[in-house]
Amino acid sequence: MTVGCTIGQLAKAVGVNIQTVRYYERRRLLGPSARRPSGYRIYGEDEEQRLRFIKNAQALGFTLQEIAELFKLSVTSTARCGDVQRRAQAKLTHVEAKVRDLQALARALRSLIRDCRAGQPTDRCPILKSLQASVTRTSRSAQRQK
Amino acid sequence: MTVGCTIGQLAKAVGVNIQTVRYYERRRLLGPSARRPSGYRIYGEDEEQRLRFIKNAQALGFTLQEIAELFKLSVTSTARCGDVQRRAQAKLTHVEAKVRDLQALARALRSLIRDCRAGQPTDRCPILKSLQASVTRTSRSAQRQK
DNA sequence: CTTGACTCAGTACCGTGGTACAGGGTGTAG
DNA sequence: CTACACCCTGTACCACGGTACTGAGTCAAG
Repeated sequence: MTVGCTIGQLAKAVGVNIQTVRYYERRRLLGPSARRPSGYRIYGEDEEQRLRFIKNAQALGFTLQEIAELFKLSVTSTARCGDVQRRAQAKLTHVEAKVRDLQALARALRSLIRDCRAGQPTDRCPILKSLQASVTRTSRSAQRQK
Repeated sequence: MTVGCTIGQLAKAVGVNIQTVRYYERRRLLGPSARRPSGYRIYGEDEEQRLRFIKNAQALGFTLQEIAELFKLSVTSTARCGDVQRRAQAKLTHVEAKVRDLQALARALRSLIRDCRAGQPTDRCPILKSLQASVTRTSRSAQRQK
């Protein structure tokens, strides 16, 4: 079982560019389990899993740097699950804040679109007039037009 | 009022590197309202407002490219309000999609964190185990779009 | 044995979003 | 008038996450 596959087979199995696999190797994220005498990389089940891990973690918003740290945690025997949990929590907090901000922006856009009477020249368009102020809620002072 | 400030004063006021302001100028995002005879850039309230807008929009996950498009809405004098409305709607759709992606991401992170018993060694950590399995049942494009 | 697909190492290049010089000119306070 | 901080243009460089190209070697089918 698990005779081992080439880099091309691995890449295809996970849906990744071959160059990307080699790039991850340079980043010390994923190496072949062995090499053939010819130098060909050999990958097994573990490596495929690891590659999927990388892709999944990326989809969750982790950078390659952070993923490398996650790997370091799972290798270090002294590390506890709590370390991983904390990192995930930090990432979650960041994501939640981003969601709130985007929802505020969406609300602003929706109300602007609702107020807009199509057909007027842009210099009377209520969307444009309030575009800057709506997002820049930090500075209250400038409401004048140019 | 609005005597106009130099690039250094503008940068400091908004908390941005001077080089960054000039970079935005190259990207046609933000130009000085005028120049002194010596060539010194002069910025007013509007420009400061615009710079804050850029920073806020960036914090919301918009690329400089997208921010430029937002600005184009307010610059095109031939455009009609309906035009603007349509593009704002497109932007809103984009924002809403992003919100959904991030919410899915947050849900995934939350469920991972919830399942995690903080005292366990990392080789039993459910977060790490889940990352190895398939977490990808939700969005593909949480981070990298465009 | 040949052919074609695959792999190797090394290097260059891409877009994004900046940041850092270099070698000048300018503005102003003392 | 002289410092000294600031500004100018231009170009180079950085990290990130890849992607592409080159020229050579390898593998398996026919």
